[in-house]
Amino acid sequence: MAGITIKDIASMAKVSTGTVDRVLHNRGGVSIQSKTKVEKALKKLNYTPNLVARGLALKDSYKIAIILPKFDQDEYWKQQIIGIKRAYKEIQNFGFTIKMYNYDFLHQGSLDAIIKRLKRHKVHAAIVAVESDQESKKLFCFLEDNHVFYIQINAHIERANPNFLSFVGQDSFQSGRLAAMLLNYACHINKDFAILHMEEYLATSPHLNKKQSGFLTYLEDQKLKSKVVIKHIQTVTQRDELRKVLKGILSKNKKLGGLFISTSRVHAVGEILIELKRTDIVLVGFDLLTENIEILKKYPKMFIINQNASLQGFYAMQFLFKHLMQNQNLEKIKYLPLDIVTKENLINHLHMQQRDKLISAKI
Amino acid sequence: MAGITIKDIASMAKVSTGTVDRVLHNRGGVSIQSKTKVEKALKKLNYTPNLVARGLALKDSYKIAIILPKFDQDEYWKQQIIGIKRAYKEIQNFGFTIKMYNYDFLHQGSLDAIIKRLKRHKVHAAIVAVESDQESKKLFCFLEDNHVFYIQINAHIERANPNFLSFVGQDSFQSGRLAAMLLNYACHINKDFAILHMEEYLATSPHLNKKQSGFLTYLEDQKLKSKVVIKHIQTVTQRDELRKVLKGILSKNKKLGGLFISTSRVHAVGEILIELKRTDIVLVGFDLLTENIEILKKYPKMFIINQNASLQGFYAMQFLFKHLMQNQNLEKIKYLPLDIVTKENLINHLHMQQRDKLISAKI
DNA sequence: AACTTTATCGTGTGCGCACACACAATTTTT
DNA sequence: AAAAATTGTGTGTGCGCACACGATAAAGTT
Repeated sequence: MAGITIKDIASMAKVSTGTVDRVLHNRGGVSIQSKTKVEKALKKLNYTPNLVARGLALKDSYKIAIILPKFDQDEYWKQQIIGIKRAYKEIQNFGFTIKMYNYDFLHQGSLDAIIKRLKRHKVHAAIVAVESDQESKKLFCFLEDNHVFYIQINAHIERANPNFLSFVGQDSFQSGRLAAMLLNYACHINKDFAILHMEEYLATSPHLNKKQSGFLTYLEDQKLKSKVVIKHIQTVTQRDELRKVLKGILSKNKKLGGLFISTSRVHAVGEILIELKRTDIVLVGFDLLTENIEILKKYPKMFIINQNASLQGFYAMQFLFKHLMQNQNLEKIKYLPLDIVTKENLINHLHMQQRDKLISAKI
Repeated sequence: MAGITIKDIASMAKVSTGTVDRVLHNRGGVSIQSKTKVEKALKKLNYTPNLVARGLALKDSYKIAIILPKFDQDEYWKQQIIGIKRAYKEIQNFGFTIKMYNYDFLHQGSLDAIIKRLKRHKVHAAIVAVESDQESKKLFCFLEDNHVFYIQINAHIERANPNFLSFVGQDSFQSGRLAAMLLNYACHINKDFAILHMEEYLATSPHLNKKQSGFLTYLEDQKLKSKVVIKHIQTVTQRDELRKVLKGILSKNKKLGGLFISTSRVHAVGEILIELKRTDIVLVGFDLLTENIEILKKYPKMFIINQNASLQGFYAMQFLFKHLMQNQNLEKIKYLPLDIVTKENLINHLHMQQRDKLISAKI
């Protein structure tokens, strides 16, 4: 099955390996007769290129740009980079090189500077994480004009662009549904809920809205007559403020059974509920951050929906590899699996995180 | 960082590439002076071999034996093979070849025949799935004597063998704990449970026992005063028999809230409960088989703990690769993640299965 | 002194591919 | 008709590595 080389093709088609190569890569300069002969042989022997040899021959000929917001501190973006590097390690010997481009999330014109640098560096493909605004349009136009294929991560911006390959990201709607289901299963008597959006930047609100509508849709589908209180909290670092809000919700809603925190700030809520001795409330939040792991161990009934951010970067790189080197057709949308983490199965997920960290440290 | 080759090492140590190669592979025939010089250079430049080039140079020099029971029909074993093939596809160009060896689970002496074939074929490494009995001991001795490294999957047989690399498999105890937790969360009023072991072959009972003790341990830890009925059903294909058992359990235990089926036969239980109009009972079972997917969609409250059998084979192959080609130290035990699948997040897991099937079809 | 043996080390080749270059055959231009 | 441009093909090289083979020098043997 395997082991067919261009030599085999050449000898079957009675041409040289050079001609086979020209046909394979559409380099032109081949007569119609030779071309058809080669193509027949390719089909007959079911030729697939040896990627190992190709990678060796190519040697640093695929430059990939990674375009991310400049959030050095943020664990979420750190994990993206970990995943990207993990995939990169697997494919770097195949002739790939990556280059990071970080833009300032808040500073206008920051993306313009990136575009200038991209022009100089002549990249072949890109992984892009931008929000849907005026600036990003420029970037996509640039990529289009320069025939740079790209994968979007994090935010999916609809755009009829022939160079757009895939969106890799989380299914916010489904994760909201899942959260509602978990609360419904875990809350026995009190079936009223609250949704807390804890996020300082409004830019991420599309995600949060999708989570919210997923949550509400589930309750409707199940025909549950639950009351749902919805709050948006922008002052995420101020503990007192949060305590006040929580107290308010608890006192006004006597039948409250669960809280859905649509971001990764669930640990703050958990700590306050322990203070207030209201750990009867079931919690659902996102992301296996260090703080969330700690609270998950302590808090009686709590679920973390883990989006495994590192997988997002990992899949994005892997998709590029598949496209550039294997001519594989990619799914236009790739949703990450939604892992449900509790005290009981936490250890398995920690193992996987550990591995990621080890790998990224080595790079 | 990367891009250091043996040439660089050779020129820094002022020896030839041949000598560097001899040091790298402990081939001997190198003076102490040269060896230390080379080793210094290796450390200083932080050399890592280019696996792509190595794979090209090696060309079919790693023969790997896959030793599995002959269960062509069983979906579980099919998935193992899918995972193995998926990993194989990723590494086949690196000079690996695999060969399947299927033994008859029930037939005495079947493993002996395998050993004879292994002797002829001169394999370098193996992935082994055997139960702990007399026969398997012979196999392990053979592997040991012939310096064949091996990974165990499915069943972990303790053995002080220098050629044993890793066990890759499921954490049965934890999966039992997880099942108990799910039932505890999902059952609101009736906190009595039943455990059903539905399995014709007694050989797999060590797994089932571990699941059972994990289940019971959780209940103890939580100080729940639940009654737990335990039944072992060997006549798994006879629907009437099963109906009788279920009816018996239901009539005798009025406070029954959930059923834990320790195998993949949960679909049969679900169908009967629908017939009996007792879908108030919460179900927990294993494995995303086609039948289980169907019942999962229909049944009101049900969890599938998915062990992702294909991952088991996948990791096993990947471990061999890491060991043989990257000299990486392997974890002695690698547990698979326990995915919790419900109606709501089913779609994500189906995507992954789909991908696996596509890949395996191509091979 | 003329050998053989042994330890140590360098060189060369090929893995399969991409690509540059050389050269021949053919067509177009002068 | 000769010169120039174009097209079609074959050959050669290198990517980094593993490994066979041969070369060299030192040590041992007759």
